[in-house]
Amino acid sequence: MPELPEVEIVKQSLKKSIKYKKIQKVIVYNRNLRFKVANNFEKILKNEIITEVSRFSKYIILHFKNENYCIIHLGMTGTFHLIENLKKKKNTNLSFYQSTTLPKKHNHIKIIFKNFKIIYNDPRRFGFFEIIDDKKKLDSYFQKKGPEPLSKKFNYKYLKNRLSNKKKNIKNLLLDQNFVSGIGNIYANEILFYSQINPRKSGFKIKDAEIRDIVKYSKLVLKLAIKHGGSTIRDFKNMKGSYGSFQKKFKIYGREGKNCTRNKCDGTICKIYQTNRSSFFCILCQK
DNA sequence: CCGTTAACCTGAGAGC
DNA sequence: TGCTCTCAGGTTAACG
Repeated sequence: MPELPEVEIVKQSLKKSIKYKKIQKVIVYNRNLRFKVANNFEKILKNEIITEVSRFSKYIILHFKNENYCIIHLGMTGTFHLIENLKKKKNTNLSFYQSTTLPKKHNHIKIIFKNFKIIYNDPRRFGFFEIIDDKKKLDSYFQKKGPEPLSKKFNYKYLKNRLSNKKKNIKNLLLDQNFVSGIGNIYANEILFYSQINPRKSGFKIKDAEIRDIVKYSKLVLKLAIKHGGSTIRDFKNMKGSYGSFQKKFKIYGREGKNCTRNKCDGTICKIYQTNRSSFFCILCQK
């Protein structure tokens, strides 16, 4: 589910509701997420004040007053739900999947504040919560990752340098979080469509003008997706609301067999698999 | 160093 | 109605 734009949307709504708030109590119903939730997780968070909610790549970071940090990853299916204690206005949702009711299954963590609580739901349990106990460890955690596509570090010079010796195809390079951090399968496909590059093309074969396009369109597509509230793919028929709408703007993802959406292009969109991930591209205009 | 594969999980949807 | 199969927005350990 969540690539950089979706995580950014979740971060924004989390921030709005929990920044400067004090955690009263934490309940962990299931510790078996991607990494086991620490046994002292509840104890560490209890009575802590959240001083900031930030994001790097697909990670959300809660900052606490005592200089502890909590790194959160949503995996494929992690969502947060805000439940207010008010009688009139309950079940307000702050998740990426908009819902009017809380799912019954797979609620793993509950964080209780004075007038509301947030619940972490994750059917596949690929997400995780990890406590980091000082700033240096936090920094080194992210230093190993590639630059954020929206940051200034992700520029022509960086890409030119890194691509020159890469035999690997550009699609898998964009998905490699140590190469660039935050792009997932949907946006990798979209970025390559905008840049008119075949996903099978080797890194070292990418031309200078194409490198500039990848930089340009990575930023453009991700920003546009954030503007539209991210993408909601699965159609939750029983749930109301429509937080993410960028799926309506997809140019290439999930459009196999259809005509190319590029102006004046007569190509057909085809689907292939690269390292078990689906790739979509136009056979005519992506060279 | 490189690239590939399987593994971690559940649920939706297709096909029979 | 139900079985079996494939696929899904992500990451990473293990292998050759």
